[in-house]
Amino acid sequence: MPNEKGPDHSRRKERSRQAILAATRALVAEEPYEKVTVEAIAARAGVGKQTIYRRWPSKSAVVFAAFLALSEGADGPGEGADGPAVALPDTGDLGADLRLVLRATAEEFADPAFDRLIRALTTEIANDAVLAAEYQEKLAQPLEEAKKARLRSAQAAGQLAADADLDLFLDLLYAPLFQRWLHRAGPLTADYADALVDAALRAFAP
Amino acid sequence: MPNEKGPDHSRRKERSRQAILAATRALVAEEPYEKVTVEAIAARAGVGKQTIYRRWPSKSAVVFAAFLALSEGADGPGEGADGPAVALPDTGDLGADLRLVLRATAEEFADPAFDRLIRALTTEIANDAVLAAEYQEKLAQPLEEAKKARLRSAQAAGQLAADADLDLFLDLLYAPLFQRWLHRAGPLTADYADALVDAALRAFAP
Amino acid sequence: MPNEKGPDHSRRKERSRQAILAATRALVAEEPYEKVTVEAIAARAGVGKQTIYRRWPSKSAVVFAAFLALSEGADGPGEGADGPAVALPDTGDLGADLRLVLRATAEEFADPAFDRLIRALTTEIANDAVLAAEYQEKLAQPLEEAKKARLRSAQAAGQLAADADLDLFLDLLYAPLFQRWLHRAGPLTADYADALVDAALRAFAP
Amino acid sequence: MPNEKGPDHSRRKERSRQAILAATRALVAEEPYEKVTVEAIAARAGVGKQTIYRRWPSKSAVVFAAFLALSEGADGPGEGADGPAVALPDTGDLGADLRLVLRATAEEFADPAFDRLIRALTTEIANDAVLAAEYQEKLAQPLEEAKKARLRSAQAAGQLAADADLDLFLDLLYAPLFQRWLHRAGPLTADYADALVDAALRAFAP
DNA sequence: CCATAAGCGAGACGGTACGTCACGTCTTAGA
DNA sequence: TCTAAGACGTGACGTACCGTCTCGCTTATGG
Repeated sequence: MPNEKGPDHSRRKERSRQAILAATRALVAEEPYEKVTVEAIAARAGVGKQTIYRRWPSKSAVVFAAFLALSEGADGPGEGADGPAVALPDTGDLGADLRLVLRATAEEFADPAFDRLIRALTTEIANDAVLAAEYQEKLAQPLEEAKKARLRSAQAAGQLAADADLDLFLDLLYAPLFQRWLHRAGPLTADYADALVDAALRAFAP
Repeated sequence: MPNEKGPDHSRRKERSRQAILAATRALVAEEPYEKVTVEAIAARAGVGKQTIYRRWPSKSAVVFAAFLALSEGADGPGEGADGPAVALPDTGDLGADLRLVLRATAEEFADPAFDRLIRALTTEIANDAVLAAEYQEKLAQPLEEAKKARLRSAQAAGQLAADADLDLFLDLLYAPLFQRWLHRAGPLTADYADALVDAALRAFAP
Repeated sequence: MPNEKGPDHSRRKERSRQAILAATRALVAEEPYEKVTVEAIAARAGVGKQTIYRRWPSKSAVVFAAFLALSEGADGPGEGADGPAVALPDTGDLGADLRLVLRATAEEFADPAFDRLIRALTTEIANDAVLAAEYQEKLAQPLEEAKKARLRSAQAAGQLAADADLDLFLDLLYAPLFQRWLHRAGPLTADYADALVDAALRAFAP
Repeated sequence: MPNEKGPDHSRRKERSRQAILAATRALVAEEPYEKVTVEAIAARAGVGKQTIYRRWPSKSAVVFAAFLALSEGADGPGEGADGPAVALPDTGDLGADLRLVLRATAEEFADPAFDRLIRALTTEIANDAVLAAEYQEKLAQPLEEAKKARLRSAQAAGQLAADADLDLFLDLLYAPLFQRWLHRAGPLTADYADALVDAALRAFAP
């Protein structure tokens, strides 16, 4: 019982939906963001503007959906809602694992295409409380939860204080990287990543 | 010898400049940012659009200048370029001083007018590398320097590790607050501020 | 042998056809013409747009058909193609009969609903040569023929010149009324109708 | 005291105004009317759409203005408001003069460019009472007056009944030609023009 | 007396043009 | 000389309909 009313145009719907999101990602990744107009997206997707406006209320929402779809993997309809089960490496050495992950994050931000995409997303989220809430719920929290799972494992292994505030730990770890990237306040080096990991671990040592 | 060339139209210039910046601040503080147009600024300032474009290349630059002027105090022409000598309290108790400052910062962000202003600024900076550099030079670095002065005093008093990376310390302290505010990821409470101070101090204990 | 292929769905066909034409007439009569869209007609008729496009190539054609059906009376399919036998009154006094008819025509134009309908029809005909031809054949010529029958009777009675050009006579009679109405050049009074009759009769007196 | 408020941008204004009207005339004359869009006019005139909408409320009004400007000759600003003094030929032979004029009118309608232009104008006027009134005042009445001047001269010469209703005479003369053209009811031949003149003269013989 | 296939309502689709808004430039009158 | 005022060319906005298409349901026989 997938549809509740009206005929099921899901095939066409799905095709155009994917075309729109792919076009959005492509444009955001390769053009300066002010050139990413709804008209350009429609043209690139081979779609009428109305087809975009029928589904999303604003360019922000499209950009957000484009990013969301990316994170959800294949994201076909009827897919599992519990997500693609992100998980951090767990070699038993928390410091090493975190260094690996944080270095990878730093490198990701260095990719110009990804930089443009995430910068666009950040801009839209910063100026739209509704999108911000959806971002927290659909993207940030699941990811945080995966990270906290790794931290709990470290707590059990006695590598973190038993009463450590894991949310705070993650903030200490990631926020400085994010801010440095957003404000272009300095290079996102492996050294910086390592220093962050070390400091966070010191702050919450057992 | 206040003006260097031509007749003395500097009074009118300065008056209109101030009117433009004040109008920009007022609009940014009270309207949703997409309604802050150059035309609205010009109308509010009682100024022709061209007078704005003659001085700044884009709306971003005006918004930035408006914020910059705010931080520079009265910012009359010919004022001291070395700034208004920001300084953090120094009671001798680093933890107490930092808690005070960080709680104040958190409260500042809670003011809707300031929220809109700094959000606009952040948006413009995030998408314009030139503005970002100017922001670093004119606003961020002086402020960081003032904060680091206080930290060096703490180092001398043996309240921080002698080899502590002060930039990193400040990142740990401020970035989580900034990120939480920008993404509306949680409330900016005094408790959160205190927890940040405690964690940072633990990470760089002597 | 009413239908040539497939099962006979003529009842549904006929019902929807009538619904479309009725909806078109209703809309044209009560709305400004630019609001008469194919979508509005379909909605009002409780019909899909495709059902309209399956039968007529354009809105013009629908409007024309709606008017045509009106003139053909009940216009069920298979009806007599020779029409409903329009006939002008023939009291023996040509002047009196024409005054009666022309005054009635003038009054018809004064009805706002009829005004809108005929104005829409005129607009479509004026800009579409195919419709114009169909209009001449299906509506104008039969009516002209009925009028000419009355005129021939008058000729036989010696009330019109034996060699009078009856088409021209009718043009003199009706075209000024039509033009005055179309251009809103003046009121369509009984006096004006009478003056037209008198002038035409003088021009073709025996 | 030409302008009442604000600076006088009349040079640019006038240049763009002329460009718009010329482009409109060109497009209407050479394209099917549904392709004459405001965007096409703007593009052809090398003008922004807004410049059109700033001056006229709708396409109808632009088309009308384009036609009006044509009739007013050079129509520079500040020109004589009493018009270009249209006058009919007056050889003393009313019948001959009218035949000449009516034949010329018939030929004019046969020119495809003029046909399209006047058909567009007629369509717009037929569906807009405001334009219709302006048409009567600015175009129809001055022309009628010129024609009536010639008829009064004929009355004085005893070629028309002294008490003839000259408006009615003109309606008899021109309306049949107009209607035949508008409805494409028949060819606009010289013979038809002559027949109209003869009939009208018979109707209003002295 | 169903089985079936044509026709139907609904409405999404790729488009075009609409009329509006703000951009950044240009022009003018006047202080 | 520089300003305020504001018109200009440009281009994106979000909306309305166009005419086409695809769905699943209705319906009236013909097997």
